Amino acid sequence: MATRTGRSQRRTDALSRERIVEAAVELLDTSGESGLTFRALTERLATGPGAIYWHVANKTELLDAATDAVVAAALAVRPSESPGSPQDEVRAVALGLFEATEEHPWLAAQLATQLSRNPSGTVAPRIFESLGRQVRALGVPEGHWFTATSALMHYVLGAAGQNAANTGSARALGPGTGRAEFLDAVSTAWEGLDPGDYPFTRAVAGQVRDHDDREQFLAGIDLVLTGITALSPPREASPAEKPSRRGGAGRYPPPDE
Amino acid sequence: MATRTGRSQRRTDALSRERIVEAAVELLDTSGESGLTFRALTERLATGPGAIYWHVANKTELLDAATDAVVAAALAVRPSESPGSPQDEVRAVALGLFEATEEHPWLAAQLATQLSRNPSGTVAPRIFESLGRQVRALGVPEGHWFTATSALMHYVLGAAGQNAANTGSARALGPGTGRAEFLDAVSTAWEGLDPGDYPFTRAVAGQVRDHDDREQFLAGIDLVLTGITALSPPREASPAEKPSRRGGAGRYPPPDE
DNA sequence: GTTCCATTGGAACGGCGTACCAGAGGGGCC
DNA sequence: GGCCCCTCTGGTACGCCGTTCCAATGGAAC
Repeated sequence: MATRTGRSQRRTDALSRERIVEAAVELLDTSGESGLTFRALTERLATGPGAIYWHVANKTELLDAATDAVVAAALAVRPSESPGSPQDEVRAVALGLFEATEEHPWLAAQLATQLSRNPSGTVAPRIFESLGRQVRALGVPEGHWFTATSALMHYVLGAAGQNAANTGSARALGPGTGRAEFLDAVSTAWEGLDPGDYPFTRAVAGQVRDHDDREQFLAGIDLVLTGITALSPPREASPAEKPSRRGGAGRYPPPDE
Repeated sequence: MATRTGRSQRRTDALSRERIVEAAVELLDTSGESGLTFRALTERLATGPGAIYWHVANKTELLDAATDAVVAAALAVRPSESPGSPQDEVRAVALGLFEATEEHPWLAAQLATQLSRNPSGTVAPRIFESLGRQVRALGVPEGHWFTATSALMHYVLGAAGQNAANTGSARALGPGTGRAEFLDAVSTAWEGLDPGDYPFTRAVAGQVRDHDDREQFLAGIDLVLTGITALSPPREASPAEKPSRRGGAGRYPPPDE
């Protein structure tokens, strides 16, 4: 592998797997998933396909590397010393992924695809480990570690995916006010559903219009955390504080744009 | 199947959008996501691309239609008269989707992609409605309906996606015993992770080897249900039974292959 | 100075989704 | 019954994609 840390070769700006992945992420961010082509990549890097294929096996590996890089960055932002409760730590990790899918709308679908292609890759254990440590810190019995952490991870991935969906669609409507317009459109669409087939969905259509994504995401996290902490004490009420909505998370005020 | 219609000009077996979608689902099931091409479709239906494009706008719409058809079928299997508790109903709906992603390994990634492309399509409200009715039946205050149902849906989608991942990879190893071998491979891979970076993941590697997918999925559902039912009674213990693991769900024995 | 080889970039290939089109059939009108 | 028109068909062609192959480059080793 090109671990050769040599200096400038032919090009002054050495081509490296790292630079290629970085360019791929930028391309994905600006042009969407279909915007990442080897031709666009060769143009941006001012090179040819052969040079890229020297560092990367194929497009699948390139997508996996881009996904892994973004996830790793999202999980690495943990502030070095923030001795919050395990619940707060879970919220921080989850919010990191949540925000990553907001910044990179292609991430959610890519995560699903990558997990289904190669579940033993690096990205799943990375997330699993970050969440699992906090589950352990919550005092969950060891026999439930796997189940509890999996449930948490599944919720986070599902919710992040949904949010990426909304964010992407809102962006399509235009920046700035796009999000409000998008929620209004969804709300209106739901209100227009068949009353016989979709009574419940119609009933909550109004709640869609003015909910806050982060708050809703964190509320879901707290639902799962409530279920997980209920696993801890076989008897006697839990001494650990029960998760309260937005508890101690003043660090993440909703972006009141 | 492609009835060998000699060189008949006008076909007797009418081509319809329904037949095309059906063929697309079969193609996806047998050959995976990359197996669905218009060329393969024209061959299987013994026709040309133009005929298909007359009924379907493009490949994206075809994929959406296939996804929608499969999800609709999965949600339609509700036994007409099964007056179980709301918890049991939630489990039944969730298991329907879970099993659909097992039978159609391409479904999970496709759901994520479709939701991110067009969140106001038919598939999201369909799932949302099925789950939401049970949330309402649980006695959740109306102000929490949207949050609770969303959390449930996100967990189900995330977990189903993960399971499809595992199922797909297990199938690649071969039918029958493939699943046990796959779990063993993942478990071994996790045990081989860096002890400094992945202490938790290594610690639960053993639990991976012999867990049951459905049981784990239902346990996660129950975690979320516990959190949701905790929303119901501002005071006084819930009169409804608290969700117990596998409570009353003897209908779904683990497939002890 | 010569050799070597890791690296580069361009040309070419097969397959994909899709646009386009010449016609075939059958139902509605006379 | 004859005609026409409009729905529907299946073939051909195009442009872009991922990928392969290969001649050429130029610093490093001797």
